[in-house]
Amino acid sequence: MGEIRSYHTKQREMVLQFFAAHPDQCFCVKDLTAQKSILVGTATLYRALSLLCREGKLKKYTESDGSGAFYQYNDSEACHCHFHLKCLRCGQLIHMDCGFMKDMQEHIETDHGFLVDSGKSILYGLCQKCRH
Amino acid sequence: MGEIRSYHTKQREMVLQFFAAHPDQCFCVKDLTAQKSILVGTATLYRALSLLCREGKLKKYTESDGSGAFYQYNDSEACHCHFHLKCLRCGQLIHMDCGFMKDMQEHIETDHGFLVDSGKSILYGLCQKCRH
DNA sequence: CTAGTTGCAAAGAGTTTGCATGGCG
DNA sequence: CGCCATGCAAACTCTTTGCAACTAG
Repeated sequence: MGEIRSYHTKQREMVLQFFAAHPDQCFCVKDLTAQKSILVGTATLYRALSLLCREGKLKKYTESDGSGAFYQYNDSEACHCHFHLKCLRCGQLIHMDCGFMKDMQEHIETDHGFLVDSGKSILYGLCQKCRH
Repeated sequence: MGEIRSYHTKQREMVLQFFAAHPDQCFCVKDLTAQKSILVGTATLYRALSLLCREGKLKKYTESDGSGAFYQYNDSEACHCHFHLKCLRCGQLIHMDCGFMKDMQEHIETDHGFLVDSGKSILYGLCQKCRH
């Protein structure tokens, strides 16, 4: 892990605090600038998000249609070895920590020679609530 | 499937022909405009890509970092029920038609209540060649 | 004091849209 | 002939960058 030289600033603190307070939700930049608890210029916000992602404190996702990125708090180190399901309708992100997926990863590696990066792969579909 | 009213134009023909001639490759808009065999204005190109995707003749992907979309010929109807692996290094797209994935889909549906859309989900990672 | 940080505004990349002209059927 | 498509330019969205002032350590 390469060390990142950086100061501790109140702007980045505000951003991280907000994410920590909503660990189960994803936010796009627009959501964040609309927050009254985040008083940070847009450029600084982008720089903070980028830094926090590199530090592993946040996780960045991209919408399936490619229209913009969204970010979420990444508290567990376990996130490195689990998959994410994202509902196409309500946007909910589900963390799936399940042995079956480990098996799948192994299967793909041994039978198809492909090393799946679970942190960069998201399965899209419909959650329980939105299936009607 | 809703019918799409549209004329048969030589511009769309050029675009589709090009994709059909390179069924195993992905192209971004920049790639396409650089092709001498595709003489189409940028706006028309976007409109053609959008239409061809809606018709199911092309498939749209988005880079894992969210920086732009890419498109690929979608010849098999079977694509509706198989998964895609995309190499983060060389960009190769692998179609994975495998019973294991069907099982996975079923497992996620029954045990996690989530209906995975295989057409919209891509697993990212490293292919055999790029794992070194 | 020094090096990293901020905010603003400007610049970029990718994509969409308005509109007059042109082409398919 | 009617309706859809094209091409251009302008508009838009999202994100990055240059720069002078500022601040953490």
